[in-house]
Amino acid sequence: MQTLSTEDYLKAIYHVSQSFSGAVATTSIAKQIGAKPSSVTDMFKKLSDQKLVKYQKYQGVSLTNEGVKTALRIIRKHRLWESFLVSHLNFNWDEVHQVAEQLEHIQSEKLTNELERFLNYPTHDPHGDPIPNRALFMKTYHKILLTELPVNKEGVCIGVKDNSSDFLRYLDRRQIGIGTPLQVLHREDFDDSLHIQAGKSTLMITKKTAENIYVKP
Amino acid sequence: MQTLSTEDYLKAIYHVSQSFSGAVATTSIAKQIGAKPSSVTDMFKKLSDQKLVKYQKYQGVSLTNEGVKTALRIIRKHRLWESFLVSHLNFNWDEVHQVAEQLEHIQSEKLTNELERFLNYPTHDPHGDPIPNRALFMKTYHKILLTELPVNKEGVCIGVKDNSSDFLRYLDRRQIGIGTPLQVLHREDFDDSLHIQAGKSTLMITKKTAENIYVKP
DNA sequence: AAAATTATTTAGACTGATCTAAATTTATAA
DNA sequence: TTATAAATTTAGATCAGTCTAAATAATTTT
Repeated sequence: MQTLSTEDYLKAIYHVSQSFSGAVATTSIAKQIGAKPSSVTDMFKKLSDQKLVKYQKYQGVSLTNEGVKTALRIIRKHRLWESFLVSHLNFNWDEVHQVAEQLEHIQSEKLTNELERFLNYPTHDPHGDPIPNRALFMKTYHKILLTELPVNKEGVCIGVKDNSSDFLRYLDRRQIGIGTPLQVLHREDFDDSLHIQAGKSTLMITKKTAENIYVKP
Repeated sequence: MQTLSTEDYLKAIYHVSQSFSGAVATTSIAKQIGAKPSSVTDMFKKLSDQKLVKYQKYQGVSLTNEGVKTALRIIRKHRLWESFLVSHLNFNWDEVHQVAEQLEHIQSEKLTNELERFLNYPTHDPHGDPIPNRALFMKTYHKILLTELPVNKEGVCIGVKDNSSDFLRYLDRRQIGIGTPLQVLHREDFDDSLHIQAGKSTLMITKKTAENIYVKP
């Protein structure tokens, strides 16, 4: 069994390795975890001893199969708990993360699997991220950024890139959430802002906003 | 905020101080926590620095008001989670303890209070122990051991003293649970065994069993 | 009341996770 | 391609929580 800390590192490595190809750098994990690079190096060695990552001095790390599995088990728990908090405990999608960070470390296979059953085997969490099933397989659907959606083509909001409370609350105020139909009406060449149709209302959003919203065409 | 470990100690001190009056001895906590007495002494000092216990060398500890509050907050979470596991996640009453030991440390007032609401403000957990409410007040009803129930007087099983899996599973097999009506039909002077009516069936139990079952007359 | 036993504390060490400061390697730019 | 900058690692320290072994205090027994 892992410690809290090794679980956090494995998850961080997984997430960083998803967004960039190649080995994961010490500094990127230091930023993600909020630790100093020297601490990260220490942990890389420990994880390497446990055969959870491949590590070569100065060359960063990559997860082994076992490392990926462990990361996915944590992500599975995290996303199931987030779903539970939103669907049954009146949490908003911007409030769940902090609590799920704690709940994801609870060790009990029975708990995880029963929670999944109780939630009726959800495939995606409240942010639109896929939930690994019992076999750690997850259904990812093809997603693009709203900036990449051609003008006048219809799409549906299926997630966000930036998970900060600020951004999520901003979207709430604009009535944009998972499942909201989105359509780009006009792209302003001058400042790259977008006029969009979101559900029943039309509104203007900046480029920065648009590139943090995932859409299924 | 407390660490995992200080929370465990506070809870242990609370429980021990409930069953014995006076200050709580180092050894009793060592046994409860599964640590060496020297470690317990160290922790007593730390808790004392934080004003969570009163501690005098060689004289044991007692919880301060703040210490009691902290202990009750943990017990509240523990018992709410146990209730949730049994009522919604198909756990048996002998399986919940280990998982609840982890869940009780999750820090989120909103989570605790919403869980309580979701469970419809339960007053007792699956073992019959009272759940402190938001104000940390708990309803204890008058309870006696089955050994103290007069012959032929009716009572209801409302809890157990021994929470070991072995004992709980034994009760399950005998179809005794929270809410089961119990009545002592005959007390055998020779070995103190009891013939009892438990729900619709009559059966024989030993003195040891009877003194681990709480009854409301 | 002294001796023996038990309980408790102290001293010193270890582990895991972190840090700072210094050294080293790799990458970048002049 | 050498100098500079950035990234990474090492060395050594700290902190929380634990341990063992030894010392001390309290309790019980004779």
